[in-house]
Amino acid sequence: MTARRGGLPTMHDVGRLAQVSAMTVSRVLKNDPGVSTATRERVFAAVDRLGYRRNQTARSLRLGGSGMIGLVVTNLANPFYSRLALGVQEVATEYGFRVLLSNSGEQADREPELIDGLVDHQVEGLIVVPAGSRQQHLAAAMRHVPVVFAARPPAGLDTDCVLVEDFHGARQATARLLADGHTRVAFLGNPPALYTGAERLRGFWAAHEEVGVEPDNALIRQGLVDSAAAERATLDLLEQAERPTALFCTNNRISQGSIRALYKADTTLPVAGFDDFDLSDVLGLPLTLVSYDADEIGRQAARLLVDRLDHRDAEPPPSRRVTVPTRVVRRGSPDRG
Amino acid sequence: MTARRGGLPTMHDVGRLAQVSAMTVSRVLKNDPGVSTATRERVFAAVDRLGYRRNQTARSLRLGGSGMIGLVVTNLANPFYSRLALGVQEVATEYGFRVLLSNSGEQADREPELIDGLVDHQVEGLIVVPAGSRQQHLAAAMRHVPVVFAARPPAGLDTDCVLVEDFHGARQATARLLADGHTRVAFLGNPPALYTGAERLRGFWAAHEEVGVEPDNALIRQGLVDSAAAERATLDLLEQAERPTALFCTNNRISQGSIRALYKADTTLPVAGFDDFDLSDVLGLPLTLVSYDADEIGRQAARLLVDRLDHRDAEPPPSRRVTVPTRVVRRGSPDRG
DNA sequence: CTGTTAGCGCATTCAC
DNA sequence: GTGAATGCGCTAACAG
Repeated sequence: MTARRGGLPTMHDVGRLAQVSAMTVSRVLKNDPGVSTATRERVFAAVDRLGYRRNQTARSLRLGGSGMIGLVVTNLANPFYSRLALGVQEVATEYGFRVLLSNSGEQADREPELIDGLVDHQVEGLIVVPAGSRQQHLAAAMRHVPVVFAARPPAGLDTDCVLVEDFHGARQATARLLADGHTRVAFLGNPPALYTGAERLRGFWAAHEEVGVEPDNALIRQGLVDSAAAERATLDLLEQAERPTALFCTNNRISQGSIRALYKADTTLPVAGFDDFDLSDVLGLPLTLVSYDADEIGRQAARLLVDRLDHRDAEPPPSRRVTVPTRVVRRGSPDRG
Repeated sequence: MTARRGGLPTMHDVGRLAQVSAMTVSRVLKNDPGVSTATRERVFAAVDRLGYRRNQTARSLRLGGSGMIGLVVTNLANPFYSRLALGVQEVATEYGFRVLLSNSGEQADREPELIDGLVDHQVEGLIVVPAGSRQQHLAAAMRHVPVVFAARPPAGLDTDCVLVEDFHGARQATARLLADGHTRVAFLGNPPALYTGAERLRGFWAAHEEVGVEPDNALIRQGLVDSAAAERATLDLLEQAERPTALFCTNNRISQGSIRALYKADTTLPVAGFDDFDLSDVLGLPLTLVSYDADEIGRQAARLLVDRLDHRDAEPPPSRRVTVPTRVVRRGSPDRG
């Protein structure tokens, strides 16, 4: 029963059946008041009979504007980004846009073709979590459509972006550990080339400076790309002569890797980390997590984009930077609260 | 610097700059051999200068076929579905398709408009995780494009689908608990109206019959829609006079809710459940999980769809049903392996 | 109230 | 090798 390519009914088909011109069908479908009730009903009947649907591709061509926005995330398998995507979805739908989704897999070299492909498909705007620091392709895309950066800032491009309080959150969580009396806090971080990596290290460092504790470089491990790397790094730290007495992890995967390492080593250490995650409260481990609403990053990014699209003919406003707040939560307190 | 609507260069613009007709530009861009090297170079130069990109909307209209497939999932925030989406992405990209994503939020009544919208956008095919059992709108969509069902089967529609071994997996995991000597296994399930809910209960039941144990109806709780509901149901079970000695949960969220309840009640019970999840191995709780590759469901669904699209002009093959295998894994064994 | 004309940007077909 | 005409499905602008 599946229609073959090209077999779809057109407005002319509907018109023929309803004994009117295609133009009248068009009017009926757009709820144009200037159509008699009788014809209107005949048209609707024909539409139903044929299962007719307006061809959005043709409309886009005619009207200009595809009704789509493009979203590029680095890793949809990470709950952080799937929630971000969900937030984008939510607002996009609200404003009548569809979302064309791409996943760069954190491979910066694949990103340009993904972006180009989305532009080819006439997306009216883009929301991008940039995978790398080379961003000329994004500058090129900005010649065509507005681009909003999410989770990571643009490098030298003048455009909107939505970030979390990376520095502040990291500083605050680290400060909690220090306030608890720790002086040997290990830092387990993602690649420092990433904005979030750098900012969160900065926050970690600042917290130390504020209380006059010198971070021990032997306890700083960066460039951890996944949970397994974090697990190895943590096990390594635990084998050192001078062990850390607490850990700070820069994201959910790293926290999870560290926790796995502690479990395997049958050790308990206080862990602080960026990103909350499922079951963090039932691990029986004192956790200090920087929590925030990942959906909200997507929502805000979509709002910034939609706002720009709504004012396309006006003078474009200066680029804006929105920050999604973080808050530090304590999880897995010994009293099983 | 962002282009205003309608300001994008066309083939004519490129042609004018390169002093050729639009037709020649078209030829160059499709690598048609019948163009002299000199003009070819002029055209490419003009393309670069203008930042020209072919308008995929116009191409779609002309060529028939948008190069997009639609994907509708019920809950992108659930890692299960975001991984499924990732699998779809992967295969779609491989075959040159883009993915137009929608999230039904498990609201069956929103699904029809989402589907219609995707069809309007001329998606060449659809992959759907149906939210409800009313599926006439999907039958309607099938008049336009092929539809592949994922994770849940079609109800009375003749079309491809990809499922996991719901019955088998549930039976096998339950059998493990029974083999361990349990005779009072509680069942914590999602709504039985959902295919997965019904099948997994069937598997649970079958495992009991096979060893001649009568399931206790007082231990069966269905209709749990989220983690919080599962937590409450579990706490309730624990307060019964005749407690269960083990739990079977029909999905990841339910398992997590049950685990949270056990944690709060400071109790340890063996838990079996469908779906593996992060950190399942470090909970210090004996878990028996039905594990499978969620990405693979998406990949297979995309392959079935692409295959149909590749043979649109031939006689459509009969509908196929693919099953993604499950395997039972033990997690959180006492020896911390 | 309804129909005709024209063109969105591109590629197929046919000329030269 | 290259260009001109034509139409994909739809709708704004103009008839009538």
